[in-house]
Amino acid sequence: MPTPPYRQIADELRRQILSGELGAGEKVPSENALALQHGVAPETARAALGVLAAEGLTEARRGSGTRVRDFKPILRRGTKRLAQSGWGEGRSIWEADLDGRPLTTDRVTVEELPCPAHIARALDLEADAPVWVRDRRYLVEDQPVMLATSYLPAVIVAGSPITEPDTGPGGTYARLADLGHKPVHFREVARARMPLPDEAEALALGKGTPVVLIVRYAYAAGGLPVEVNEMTLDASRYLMEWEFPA
Amino acid sequence: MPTPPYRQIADELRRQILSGELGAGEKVPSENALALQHGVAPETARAALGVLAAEGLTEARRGSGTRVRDFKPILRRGTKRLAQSGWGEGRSIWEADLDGRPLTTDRVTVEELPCPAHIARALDLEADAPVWVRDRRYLVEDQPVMLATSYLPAVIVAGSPITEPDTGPGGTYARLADLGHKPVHFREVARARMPLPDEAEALALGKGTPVVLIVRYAYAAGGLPVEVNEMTLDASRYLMEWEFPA
DNA sequence: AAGTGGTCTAGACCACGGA
DNA sequence: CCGTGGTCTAGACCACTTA
Repeated sequence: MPTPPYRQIADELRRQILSGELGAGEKVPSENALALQHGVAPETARAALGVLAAEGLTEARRGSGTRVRDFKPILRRGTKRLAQSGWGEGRSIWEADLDGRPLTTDRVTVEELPCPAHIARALDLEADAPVWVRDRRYLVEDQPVMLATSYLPAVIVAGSPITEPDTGPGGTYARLADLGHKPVHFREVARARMPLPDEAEALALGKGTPVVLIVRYAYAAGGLPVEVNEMTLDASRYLMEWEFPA
Repeated sequence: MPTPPYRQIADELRRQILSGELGAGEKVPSENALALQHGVAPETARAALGVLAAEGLTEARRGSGTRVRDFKPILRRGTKRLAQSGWGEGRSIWEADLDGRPLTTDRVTVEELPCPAHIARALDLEADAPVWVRDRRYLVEDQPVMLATSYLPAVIVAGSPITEPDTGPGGTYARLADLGHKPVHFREVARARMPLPDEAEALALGKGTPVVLIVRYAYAAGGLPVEVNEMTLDASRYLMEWEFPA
């Protein structure tokens, strides 16, 4: 019934981390050191460190050691970055997020595919209707921070730069405007959960790091859905902001 | 270098869960059963089940067994529920979230305290200036789903029903309107992380369940900040939605 | 009473990183 | 090379649930 030893050890280390006694980047005592200090088996000390890792407070590296994690988030402005003044003038909608740090993409694929069922419902299309699928990974300072997959109806975007890897100045939304389907309304739905192994690998996530899933629906005038964008964010790298009137 | 046994076992079980072969609520094989099936030590089988629990896919109960988790979220409408038509007419701003299920509160405390530094900055107050702090826990069907702490400047709300546990029809925002400080603009900042032990306990969270932290800033006409509300949501119970124009 | 998960031990071998 | 974390074993005892 009392708190088991491995939790007591974890509690003590957690207190030190949260109080700042152990600062970001500092080394936590090793498994063996903890085992000796507390008179427990190495596996028990290991369990204590496992608790902190699962809470996202520490990060272990084989051969090196276990260190206190840092939290230096990117601010993602849900409302402001999608204001028309952003993409309407050829600026990247991402600039505001990064305090000037460059945001790059890799693993870019653009292809025409039959529309998945759940996307078809949102885009108001027949199942398997052709859609252009834009898939990419975003990086900041060579670290992956987000995965994104956009779906756009082929009847709308076929033949446009949206079907090319480089969509040109202003990006996809500027091109949709060129095509006469300027997005005028957005809806974002978000949830958070622990990553699956493939997500953890693609984002190089540490142990106790959740992902945030955001699905954005873009609508042109008259309520016509023109894009669905499924994003997967490293929760330890992002602060998300939305602003709106009462 | 090859995939260790405990991961192989976890991979196989995960596949069965994600494919629906093992449905929500169904029992996963026990530690001993897995150990026998795969010819490993019980602790190794246990490690495999630990992986799935950390991913939020399963939930273990001592004496009972390990079962596949379910995800039946509450839809939290960030924009619509704060539209003035909601609280302006005496309706609870929460109704839309729940498909008719009643939302209740417990652990309600309302007290006047010196303002914490990070809140003082947001409310444009001197540090330690008096604020009324409203603290409560929200439950759906007797399950805790969210913690919330609101901070309101005493110079604005002193003497009003906002300093009582029951704020009356329309809630805090209707009372702020009565006081001549109707909120006209909101800003919400969100992040996700793993819970600390006290959060996990207050929300009765399972092992692989993150929390979503949302801080809402409410502004009256002229940009006067009138409330800061810090919320802690069970990520496995919430879908969050925001809508806004381009 | 039998079976479940929760915790712990005292060993072992391996892969990796830094000095 | 040595210390680090990562994995595994073959036991053990306990607390809890269900039948």
